[in-house]
Formats: sequence, C-alpha cells, structure tokens
Amino acid sequence: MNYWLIKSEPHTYSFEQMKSDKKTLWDGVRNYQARNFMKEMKKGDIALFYHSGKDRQVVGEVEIVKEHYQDPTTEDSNWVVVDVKYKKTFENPVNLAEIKDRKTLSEMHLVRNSRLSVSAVKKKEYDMIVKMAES
DNA sequence: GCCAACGTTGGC
DNA sequence: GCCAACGTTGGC
Repeated sequence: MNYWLIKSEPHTYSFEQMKSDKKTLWDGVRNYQARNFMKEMKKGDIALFYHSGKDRQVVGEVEIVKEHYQDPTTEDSNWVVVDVKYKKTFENPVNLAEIKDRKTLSEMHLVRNSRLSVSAVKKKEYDMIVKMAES
C-alpha cells in the first residue's frame, strides 16, 4: 500500500465539503508530475488531505476507491481523475510549520515543491504525520 | 499584497 | 532547441 498527499484550496474544495460528499472524483489536475502520481494510485491507498492558502495544514485522510480514468471535465486524454472517499478528520491538524520543523519530513514534496498538488508520501513520513495528528 | 518557484508559450 | 516573457500557485 502506498501513501499520497492531495492538496486543495479550502475556498475551492474544503475537507468539510469532502466529508459531507463522502466520495468525490479528484478532477482538474493539469500538471504532469501530479498526473503521474495519480496514475500510480491503487485502490485502498491512503491520501493525506492538505489545505493550502490560509489554512496550510493536513486536516485528515481520504482513501482511494477507484483508480485513474479519463477526466470527464476535459476532452483531453492527457488528464485523469481518481475517486476518493472521506476517511478521517484529524483531531489535531498538522500545520506546515510543524512539518517543516521535523527533520524526518524535510524531504517531502510538500516542503520541497509547494506548488505540486498531488504527491507521494513515504510510509515513515505518513506515520509521523499521523502520530503528530494524534498527539 | 508581495514575491519566489515553477510551468508553459512562442519567437528566434 | 534555447530562453525570455508571462501566468499561476501558494507561502509569507
């Protein structure tokens, strides 16, 4: 099983919205690196849900429930979506400053390339973030 | 609100 | 194929 991080501007699509929708298709990704990560996602994988903009924190988790398929919002076959399902809201969201403070997390795409909207997360990074969210 | 980082476009 | 110009994202 692999771990991922997906990013959303809360004014565009918030985690609260994700929770009330229960399930959604992750559309609108128009970046090849992000797209390639989406193509690697497998059913049952977990993704951290990050709020960019004013929030700047990891607020919870979603699960990949359907692997990539053509993005229905465009005719261009370059772009794909996956289906994600609401999984869990963190008791203590993990903010970007805390992430940057941790040496273990300093190699994360989130830290290295803040503009990448979908990225891979290593198991040790995922475990640490979950631990921070629970403490 | 500013600006750095990154991606894309288009002229040569 | 290079690179300048421009647009967008997102942290601060």
